[in-house]
Amino acid sequence: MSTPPVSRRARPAKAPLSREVIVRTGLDILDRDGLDALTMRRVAKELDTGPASLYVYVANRDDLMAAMLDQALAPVPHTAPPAGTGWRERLHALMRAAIEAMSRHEGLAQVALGAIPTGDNALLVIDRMLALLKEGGLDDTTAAWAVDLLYLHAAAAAAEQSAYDTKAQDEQTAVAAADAHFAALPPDRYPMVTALRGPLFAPGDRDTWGIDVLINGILRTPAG
Amino acid sequence: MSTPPVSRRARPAKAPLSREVIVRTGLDILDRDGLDALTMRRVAKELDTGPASLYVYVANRDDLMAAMLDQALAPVPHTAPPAGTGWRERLHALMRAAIEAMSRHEGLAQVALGAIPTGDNALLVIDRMLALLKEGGLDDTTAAWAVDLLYLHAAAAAAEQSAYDTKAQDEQTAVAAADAHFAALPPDRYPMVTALRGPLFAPGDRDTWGIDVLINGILRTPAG
DNA sequence: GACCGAAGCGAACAGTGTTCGTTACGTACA
DNA sequence: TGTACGTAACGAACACTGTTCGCTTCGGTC
Repeated sequence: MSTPPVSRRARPAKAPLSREVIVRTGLDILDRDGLDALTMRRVAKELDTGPASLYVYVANRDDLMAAMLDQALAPVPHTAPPAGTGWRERLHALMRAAIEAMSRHEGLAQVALGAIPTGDNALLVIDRMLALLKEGGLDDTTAAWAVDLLYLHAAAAAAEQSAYDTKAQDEQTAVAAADAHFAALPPDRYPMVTALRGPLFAPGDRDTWGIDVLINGILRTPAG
Repeated sequence: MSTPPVSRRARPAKAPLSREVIVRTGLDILDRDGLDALTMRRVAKELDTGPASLYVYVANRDDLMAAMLDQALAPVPHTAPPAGTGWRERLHALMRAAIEAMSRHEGLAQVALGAIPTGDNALLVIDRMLALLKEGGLDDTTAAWAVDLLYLHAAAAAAEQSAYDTKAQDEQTAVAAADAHFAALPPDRYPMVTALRGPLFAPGDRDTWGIDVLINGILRTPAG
């Protein structure tokens, strides 16, 4: 009528909508501007369309975030294991890669904590873990329970890390603030916390240690 | 003017606003109607007031949820330990109590994953944990790192459990759905997952086992 | 009896996820 | 060549959300 009949896709080479391009755009926004900026409207605007158009490819925001999580996990199963090493070192590397991948995108790890993993790449990670645990000689039940525990830990460690990375400008600041808060605590009410404030806030490779604790514990704790 | 000058608090024995009553009301709503129902407007309505009034006692929604978490943790430090038992059993009981307390209220455990604990009751829990770990003969650094790991696990385990409790009507249904999904997976792509589907979905006391794994691992993995 | 700090609150702002009904398109077929 | 069709895309709207501003009203103090 009043508007001239221009093609909807008149602009040069505008990529068509698809689930994958939506997921990728979501990850872009998440990395660039954080979790609060990840709205359906923002994703739509980035793709030069309206929010309603996204719902053809994505059931809702939760579905989008689940897909983003799986996309983020994609490189993990293909992490090159340190050559010529045993199952323990390879499992360790896999765990580190999973934590790293999830913690790199704010808020995605929380998604993993809320649902049994069913995504393609999450299942591949779990499959690799199971293979390594079996290689380590564990019986089926212990291996099954262990992979649950390991995956849970990976998600939790990533959630914690990404929260500190983004909420405060850097982890240093957040820890320093908490340290100061602990310093002001009454020792009669919190004797151990105040006494051990030094070690509690001392730097150190806790991620590596945590994974070692889990593997050592799993090896010495048969299920059932 | 037009409205008669009735006392704002004319109704019989209406409780005055306070941080504590707001927190308690929030927990009530959370337990009764779930996380989605926990809005500032809903809390205000329950207290027969407007949303603006809450901000005198609560900085924002996150602050409210943090306070709710700490309130939920209140009974944990006072869990009666099984009489005449060693530090290991008491630590185990403390962990179970913490997981239980956090998982009883949907979404609260996620709060614990996002911040270094500074609440009164959370710190008491941590203090108890540290005391028990020291009683177990651990050095200061290992005890400090261990309490980090234990608290993280408690929050994660609670988050996972409460998600399953509420998203599906009950855990049984959610697990059954995931089991069916796993059954349809191609074995050539996920050999271990499909092979171990039985043990993966078999029932069993994984919470207890998980805590045992952590304690065993901590005892055999000195920090640093 | 006048005053005053603060608690309480009505209304509004700037957004949110999601759905409805309609439009415009590429394709398949006559 | 012309037309019908399934569906992707979309504009507008709905029913909310957290939070803030500035006004009103209260209880307690000089």
